[in-house]
Amino acid sequence: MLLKNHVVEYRKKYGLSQDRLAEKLGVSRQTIISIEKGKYSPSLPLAFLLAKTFNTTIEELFVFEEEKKGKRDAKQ
Amino acid sequence: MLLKNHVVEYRKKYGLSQDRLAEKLGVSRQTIISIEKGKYSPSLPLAFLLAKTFNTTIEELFVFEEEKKGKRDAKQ
DNA sequence: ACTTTACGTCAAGTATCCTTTACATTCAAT
DNA sequence: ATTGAATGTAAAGGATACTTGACGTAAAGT
Repeated sequence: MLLKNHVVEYRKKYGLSQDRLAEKLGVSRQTIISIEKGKYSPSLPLAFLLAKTFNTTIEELFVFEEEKKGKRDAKQ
Repeated sequence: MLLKNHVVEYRKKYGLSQDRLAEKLGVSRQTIISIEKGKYSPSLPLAFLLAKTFNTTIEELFVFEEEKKGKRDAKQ
C-alpha cells in the first residue's frame, strides 16, 4: 500500500516555502521534506492540517494506492 | 486539537465485532479499541483503510475539532 | 455451572512519526 | 566571489502509534 501526495504542488500553488509551511502547521521543516519526499506518511492530525491549509480534502491531497501485485484489473 | 470519530457506529452498522474489524484491517484488536476509545488517532494509512472499509471518507469518519483555547503560536 | 463471544484494562516492547542539529547544494541576487 | 533563500541529507533522540500477552467483566446459550 503506497501513499503518494500532492503536497509539493499545493504548497507551490500557495506560494509557500517548506520552511513557511512548516511554521504555519507547527511542525519542523524536516517533517515537510519527509512527507513531500514520501519518506513516511503524516499522522492523521497533520494530514487534516495540511488539507485544511490547502482548502482541500485528505482524499484529494493524499493518494492511496492499493498495491496488489498480480492484480491487473483497475477498478476505479 | 481534538479528533473524535464515528468508528463504533460504522462498525456496528456493518455488524462487525472489534475482533473481526481488526482482522479485516490487519491490525490488532487493541488498536481498534484504542481508536474507538479515543486513546490516539490512527495513522493516515489506517484511517484510509477504515474509511474504505466503511465506504465513507476520512472527513466523515473522523471529526476534526479545532481547539480554540489559549493560542500560543501567532501564525500569520 | 460452564463455555463462548464481545468488550475492556494494563503493561512492556517494537515501529513509525517527528524534532533537532549540523552540514551540503543550487540558484538568484548582489 | 559572496550572501541569502530554498531545498536536501544524515543521525540521534523523543513522542506517538501499534503489537502482544495476560487478565477481568458481562451477557447469551447450552
